[in-house]
Amino acid sequence: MSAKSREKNHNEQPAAAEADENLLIRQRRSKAEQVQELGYGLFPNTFRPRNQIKELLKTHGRLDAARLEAMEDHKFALAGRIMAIRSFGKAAFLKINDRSASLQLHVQKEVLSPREFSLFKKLDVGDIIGVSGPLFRTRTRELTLRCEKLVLITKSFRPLPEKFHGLTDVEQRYRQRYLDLVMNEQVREIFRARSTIVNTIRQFLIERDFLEVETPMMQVLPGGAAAKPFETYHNALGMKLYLRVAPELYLKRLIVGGLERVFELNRNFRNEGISVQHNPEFTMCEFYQAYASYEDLMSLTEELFGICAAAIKGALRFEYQGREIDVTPPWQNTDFRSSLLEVGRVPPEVLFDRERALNMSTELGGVHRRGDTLGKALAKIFDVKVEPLLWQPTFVTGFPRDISPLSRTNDLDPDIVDRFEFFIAGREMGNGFSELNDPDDQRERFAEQAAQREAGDEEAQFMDLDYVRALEYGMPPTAGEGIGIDRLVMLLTDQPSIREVILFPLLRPEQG
RNA sequence: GGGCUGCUAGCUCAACUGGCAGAGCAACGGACUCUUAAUCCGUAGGUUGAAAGUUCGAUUCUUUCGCAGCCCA
Repeated sequence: MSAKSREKNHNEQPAAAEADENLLIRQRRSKAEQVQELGYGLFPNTFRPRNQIKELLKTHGRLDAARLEAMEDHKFALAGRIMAIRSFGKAAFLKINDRSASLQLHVQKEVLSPREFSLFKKLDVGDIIGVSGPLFRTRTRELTLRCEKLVLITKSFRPLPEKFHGLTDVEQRYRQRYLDLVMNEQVREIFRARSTIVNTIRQFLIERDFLEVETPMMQVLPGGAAAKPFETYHNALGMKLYLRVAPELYLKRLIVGGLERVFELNRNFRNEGISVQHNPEFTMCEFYQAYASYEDLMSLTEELFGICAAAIKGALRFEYQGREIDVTPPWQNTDFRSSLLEVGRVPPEVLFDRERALNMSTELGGVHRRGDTLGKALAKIFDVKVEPLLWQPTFVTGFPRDISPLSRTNDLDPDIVDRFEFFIAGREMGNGFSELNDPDDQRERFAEQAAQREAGDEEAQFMDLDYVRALEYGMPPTAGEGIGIDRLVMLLTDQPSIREVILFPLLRPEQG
């Protein structure tokens, strides 16, 4: 089967499901035929807009009626989707959207050729058209383009949602994101902001001499984070592969290789539940800097978040879900254990007593196996009792060694590592640490992880002997960090759910 | 995984305690050359998410299932 016919088959599925098409679609198809009878194509690819609406608003948005009239011979050519038609028989006002903004058009019988006016009469809201003509101001002073030429560029067979309420059904918005984007300017704005944030971060790192790299998303050994991986299969090689849960171990191999400063900004995949904070595929920015410590990255993080906030909000203080956030440095800074005591009000005797900690964690809903460590229990307690209360930007340091198998052991306290996580609006936004570069220590940590995996912990990490071998060649002291991009976008666009900042969040297939 | 809520026309929503399934917008026909959710007159549009049950009768009650949202885990 050729690619074309496969594609066709695929397209036929939804069409077949509605063999007797509804009235609105039949009407549009019949109008389309009438357009063709006038000699127009339905999908010509010849019109080239010379202007963008936003640019016209910028250059002409402040000119008064008289100034515009004096510029009658300045003609503009726009393309866009018809969002509204207010018709008066021999004249009409339309609203069209292009990617930049929306503009009102004025269509008049006496201005267009008879054939073009007949075409206009057969247009529907949702059709994409090309127009050209001068700008003028209506009696209500609205900047409007007088249509001297009009062409249909793309026929729309399906009716758009209602103009006033638009599309609000959450399920349909996610399933048919294209419609959501057509109808909801705020949604378009979120994804523009997302792009700005990603670009800002990329530029920030490149300015600091980080090299952008791409490492495998399909891995033989998934590593770099405590998470259940997705499995897949390579037919020709006959082997199981995993989608990565993190790029970490590959990026540090590049530090061994002498690249010294690297970053990767792309997707990770974790086989876990879905919530307002979790999507199975999500975007991380991980970066690694040789000759730096986790403390250096804490300052870098404050700076980066400030720049992102300025880029989107124009300020370091802004509201998230009705409460103020202030990302002005220096951020609050606390220690893992003291945050449990002071923020989480956890009784002190729990902190060093594995049994008590496991009991408390279980009471809070944690699910534990017999071999689980004190650190693991405390981490669960932290998630429930502390994390939701960390509203203002807060660094937490002093994490237990046994839940940080890739972090450098602290020089003074062997039970903790040189690591921080940071939290804003009650959510973990990122995680960084001084990297463990002692290969023997790393081998030991992997062995502990492997033992936990043996004991049934599906999130424990695999032994990665090549990674240990890389460390044996020598990795300079390095600090690394991962920032959850989706959550950062949520924060800066004031969105309560991660699905609002992911174009196509994962959903079960629609059926029935 | 558990709890709660929702699913009715293309979209946004009604329909009391079980009694003929409705409105607005969109659409179609007509009038209308400065509208802003244009206005006016008229018309059409439904497998009430799916299946089963109770009932003379189910959008409404019950069960199972599907999808989604929120909360908890």
